[in-house]
Amino acid sequence: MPNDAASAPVTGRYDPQAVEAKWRALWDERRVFEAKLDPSKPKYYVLEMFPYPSGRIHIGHVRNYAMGDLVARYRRARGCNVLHPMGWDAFGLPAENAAVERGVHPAKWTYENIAAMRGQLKTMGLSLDWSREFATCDVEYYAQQQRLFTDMMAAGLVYQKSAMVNWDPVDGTVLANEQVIDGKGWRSGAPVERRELKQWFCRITAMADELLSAIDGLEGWPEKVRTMQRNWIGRSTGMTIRFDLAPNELTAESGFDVFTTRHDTLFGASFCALSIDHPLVKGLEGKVAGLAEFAAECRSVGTSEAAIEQAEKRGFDTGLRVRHPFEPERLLPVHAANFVLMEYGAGAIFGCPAHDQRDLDFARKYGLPVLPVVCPEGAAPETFEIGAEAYTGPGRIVNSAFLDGLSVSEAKAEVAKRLAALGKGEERVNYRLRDWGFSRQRYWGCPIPVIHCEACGPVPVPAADLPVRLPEDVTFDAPGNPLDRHPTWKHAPCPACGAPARRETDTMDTFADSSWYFARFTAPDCPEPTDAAAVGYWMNVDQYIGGVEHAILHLLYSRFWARAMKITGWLPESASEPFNALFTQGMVCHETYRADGKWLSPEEIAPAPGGGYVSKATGSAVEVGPSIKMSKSKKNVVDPEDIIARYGADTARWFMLSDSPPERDVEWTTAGAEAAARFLQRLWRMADNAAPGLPPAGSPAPAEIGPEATALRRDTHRAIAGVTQDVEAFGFNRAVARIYELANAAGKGAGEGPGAGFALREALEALARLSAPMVPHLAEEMWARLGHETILAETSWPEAEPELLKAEEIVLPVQVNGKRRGEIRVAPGTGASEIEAAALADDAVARYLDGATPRKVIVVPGRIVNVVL
RNA sequence: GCGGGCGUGGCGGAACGGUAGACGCGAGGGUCUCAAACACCCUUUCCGCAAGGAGUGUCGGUUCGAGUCCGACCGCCCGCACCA
Repeated sequence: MPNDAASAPVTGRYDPQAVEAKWRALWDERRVFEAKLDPSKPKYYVLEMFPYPSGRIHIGHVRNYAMGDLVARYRRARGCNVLHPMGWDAFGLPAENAAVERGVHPAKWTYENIAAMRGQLKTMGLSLDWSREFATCDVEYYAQQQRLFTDMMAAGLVYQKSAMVNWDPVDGTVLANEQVIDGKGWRSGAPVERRELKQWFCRITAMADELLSAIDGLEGWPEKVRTMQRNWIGRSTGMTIRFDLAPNELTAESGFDVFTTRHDTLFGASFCALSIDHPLVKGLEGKVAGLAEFAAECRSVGTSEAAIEQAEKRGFDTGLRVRHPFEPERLLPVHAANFVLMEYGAGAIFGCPAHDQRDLDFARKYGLPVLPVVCPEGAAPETFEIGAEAYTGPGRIVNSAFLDGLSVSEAKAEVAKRLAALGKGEERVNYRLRDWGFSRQRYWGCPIPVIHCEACGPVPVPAADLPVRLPEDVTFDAPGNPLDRHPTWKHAPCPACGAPARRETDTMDTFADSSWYFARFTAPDCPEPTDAAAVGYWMNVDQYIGGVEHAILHLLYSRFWARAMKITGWLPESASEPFNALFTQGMVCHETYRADGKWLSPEEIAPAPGGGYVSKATGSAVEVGPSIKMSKSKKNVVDPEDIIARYGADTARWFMLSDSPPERDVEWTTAGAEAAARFLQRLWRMADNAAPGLPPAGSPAPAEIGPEATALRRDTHRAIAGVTQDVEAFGFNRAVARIYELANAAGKGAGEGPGAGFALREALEALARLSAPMVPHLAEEMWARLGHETILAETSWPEAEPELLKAEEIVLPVQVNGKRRGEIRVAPGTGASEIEAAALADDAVARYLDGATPRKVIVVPGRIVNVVL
């Protein structure tokens, strides 16, 4: 580029608003991003987790979609047939809350929000196929979901049962276990109550083993998410053991089962403990004085993390005694205990205090025997004692009759064998995972397509009668479920016998909606849930991108649902794991500001003369807090709409991809946004200034290219190779850095020698093409300014020329004893002995060598020389 | 408690076991301007005028060579959690 100021024309500034709108209109008009099934091309399905239509996009969406769009545009340029759809996760409670608070119908509220957010998203210039857009509250969508439900019901994958459920008293609905965080509702934050209700469940536990083992094959998923899913499923192998009750007056039961993973320690048992919710305990409540009070007291202690940590292990001796399975004459006390969970295992345990810390705490408190039965290697069995800490390590079995001398695992096998022979126990695999309770007593969800008949029981609504539409005339002026209150809606004849019957008024958990939308995108207008050809071609999702907060719930449910759809014939076997690769992006954070005891938004502060900030309203000094996740309560939010209006979409996108690795949190700063905007201006100005002096677009390489031009060409091709590699590896911040480097190199120009214009054009074109997936509008504008009539979104990705990736001369650092002392310059391909000689001849090295002969010289070709003295 | 991850300049962060700090922010200096804005150029890990030295949480190990690998510890973050 000509450096002298005189030849640089005075030009206007790049105007993002006008330019961005222009290119978006052109992409739309030419339907560049509409995906067509085309078996002759390799397909690539990029999906970002679809948004909830809250009404406004937030900066986290911008980051998520900037990444997804980068991947989509890159793959398109690489010749893939890209599917990149967008939709709305549109059912859910906020719409009903809006109805209650503002008297607006949930549908109206939702669709207006969708319209607003669609408008905002469109200004981002994403390469989305909007022709496939749908919302999960569209009857066309939930009708198909009802079809899936009835098929799953027929396949035994959903069922109804009466169960203790997590009841959110604020939202007035049931929550799945997964939606209870620290004993509180995930949405309302209210302490969850326990209630017994008849509920619909998905039989996800039937697939627990498969869902667990298949995690090994999810190589494109973050290890963190895989681990979280493994832990959530929580497989443990152990056995159930039957304990017989000694004769008593209290119960007619003959005994109970416990679950254990430490049956090797059975001889160390000194008590049994039952959950306060165990049927046996409940049966005793009226008969054993004080038991009911004890149970009530335990229930009143919250299930929050803090409460659990502080709650001491408490028990209540029921007076019952059980016989030890191997030593019937030995009687163990049976306690009701607050630390035994009814939901896990058998709701009952045997306590071996010597080898379980909880049992030990309990035994010490209630004066129960502590008998060591596992002796660590090297300790003497006669003197080995348990103090304040249980021993949970390996060792030899002692004090255990026929088990003495065995290892822990040998003892387990022996106990299992003998108990099985006695009919008192069997090996069992236990999971932490429970069946997915997905009934919700809400209006704004997918109606469960079932009719309850006195005679026939729950009958699925036949496919021909679907959909079961949500009634529109509902009221939100009373608590509870509007569907249940509706005067007529729930009355329907039984599909089986025709008798008057009652519609199910529960709706599905909204996680059902998001469990298969990715499959629906492949054929959104299909009159059945899926189209075999479309799912066959487009599935799986090649790259899924979203927040790590969905690492368990959404992703586990989707994995289950995909298998259910395979079983019911709506997905091929190959789509059982629907997401080939998953990327979880970090959050967007911002500093917090506080003055006069109130949180202030970034717009409410101004820089203070002496540094720091003051409140615009009051002039008070602002206390700057750490950068944390943007939240309305802390007011540390920036509105993407404002950012885009001010700087343009490309700036917001570029900044979201810069600096921080995509999986890590990124801090939004005004300085960073301005720097991004400045750089984009600079890119455009470089193209604009240089364009008139360049050889025409498409000119062949000149016969002679001088050294300066060649140097720039090397930079260009190194950038092409580097950006390609970084984009493939999700190193978007590194890719951005390489584009800066190339811009810096191009800014220095290619001199005036032969081939300078060619090299500069090549560099500028590379800048446009490499940055196109990140800042598509600006890139198109540069491309056009450089004289191209084609559309960059339809242009292929640049290829690096291998010849130009090879350095002309290599600078090799020379170390002496591992410390860098000098450097030598050699031609590529110089032999090791020649390099060694050059290194030893180097002045600095010679100084350290001081005439001595080195013990060893290590030459790593192309890398380094190390002289060892 | 269990599981996973991470500790690098003033800041965000780069670095196939091979020149630590790419790139950006911030800061300092300069050019242009009547002045400013914009833009451009230079400097910027620390100590030192310099030569030089030190340096990737701490301690040790492996290696010709360690931010990177191994062990122990310290600190921070995330997930799960009375799971038998």
